[in-house]
Amino acid sequence: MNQDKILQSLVAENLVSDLESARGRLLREAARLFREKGYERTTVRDLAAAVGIQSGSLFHHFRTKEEILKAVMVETIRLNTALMQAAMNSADSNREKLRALVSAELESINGQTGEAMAVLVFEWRSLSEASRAEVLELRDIYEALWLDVLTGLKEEGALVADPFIVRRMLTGALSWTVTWYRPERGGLTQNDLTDQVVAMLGLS
Amino acid sequence: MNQDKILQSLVAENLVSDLESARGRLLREAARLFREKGYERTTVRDLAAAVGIQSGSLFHHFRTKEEILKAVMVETIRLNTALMQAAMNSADSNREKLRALVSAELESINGQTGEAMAVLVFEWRSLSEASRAEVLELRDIYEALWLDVLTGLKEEGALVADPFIVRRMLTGALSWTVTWYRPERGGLTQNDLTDQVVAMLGLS
DNA sequence: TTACAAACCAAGCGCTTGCTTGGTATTGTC
DNA sequence: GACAATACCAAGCAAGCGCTTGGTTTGTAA
Repeated sequence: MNQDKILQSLVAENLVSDLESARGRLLREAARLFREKGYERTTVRDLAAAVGIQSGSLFHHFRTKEEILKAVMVETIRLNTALMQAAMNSADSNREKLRALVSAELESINGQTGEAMAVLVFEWRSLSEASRAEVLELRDIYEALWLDVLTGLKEEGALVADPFIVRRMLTGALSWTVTWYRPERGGLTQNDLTDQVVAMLGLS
Repeated sequence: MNQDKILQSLVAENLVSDLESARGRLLREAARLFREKGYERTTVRDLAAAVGIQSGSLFHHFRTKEEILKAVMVETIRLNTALMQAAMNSADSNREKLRALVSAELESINGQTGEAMAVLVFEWRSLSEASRAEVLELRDIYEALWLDVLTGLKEEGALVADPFIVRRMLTGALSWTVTWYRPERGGLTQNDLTDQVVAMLGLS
């Protein structure tokens, strides 16, 4: 199952907005602006201008500005969880699964959903307590994928360190790539980067 | 030269504010609030209340709110650069130096200056273009320390991966610890964590 | 054509924000 | 004890913020 198919099925289930719809376009622009300027520095007037409507008209689609931020985050997690699930299913051994996860997460961070992923990393403090809990719940599903594989590797003896710690180090290292990795310039492909990460863990 | 001595000499040179002074207390409270709520969500009234003065009185010490953020960042980098310098000087081999750097950075992130370091990681987008350039310049000095050691290890053959990439992965992994590592609860000491990081790089 | 909902506009309200102002204590110095 | 300089207060201004309101246009289906 390729990436487009996964996206389409999520759209069909109403778990992710169609990029062609008004809502989808708004969320994409919101992710771009939130990443570029930060959530607080982005005004509802900025958001409206980015999609060519009046600021008041935003509130026909979302009740509050924060709801827009939450939607960006929730839909991004949903999409990436599904993508990771699929990437893992096409791998057999735990080693291969880990490589698939690293590769998929790098793709999430540096590919199409990159801007939204950056928002997820940097803007969670702007969520209300309630929204934060909701997002964290979704993230737990996502994290469980990682821990299953890392725990498996630990049991096989392929991994020495604690799976929880390794995952946390990886979270930091991988999400930080968003601040420096530019695949378009410089010879380092996403595959090379995946290799380096796997090698760093002594699992190549 | 111990940590207190280093701090004292920086204070004497007017590169870092005395924690006892009004300015120093304000910067510490600012770091706490900026980390807790984010720079944008922290108002000058919050800041003033935290040190027990009126909001207008802040502007006797700083010309703008942004200047407070910049001061938090600049002083933190200055202090930590000096601490890292010292930690490195008391190590002989490049392996030991790397361990000293990792240990010192973990201490920066999770010790006294932890709140300010988190601000440095998460709030740089709230700086004006000019301030950002100023902060980046200071950071370059700091980063040069790391690259010297990592390049040395590469030349010795102890490191396979690219020093720049390793440093960037480490930056992400180490600064991310601020979001999860709680030395006070749980058996993992800062030394244990340093061990795990060094081991992860195959340099233990 | 009619009916109705969804999508949007124009205007602006009420509040909070960073910062200014004019004046008053407090402190250090000779 | 005079006298600055420093540190602060009380009050409030102008601008920008998220969001609301009442009304108009657009799309859809009978």
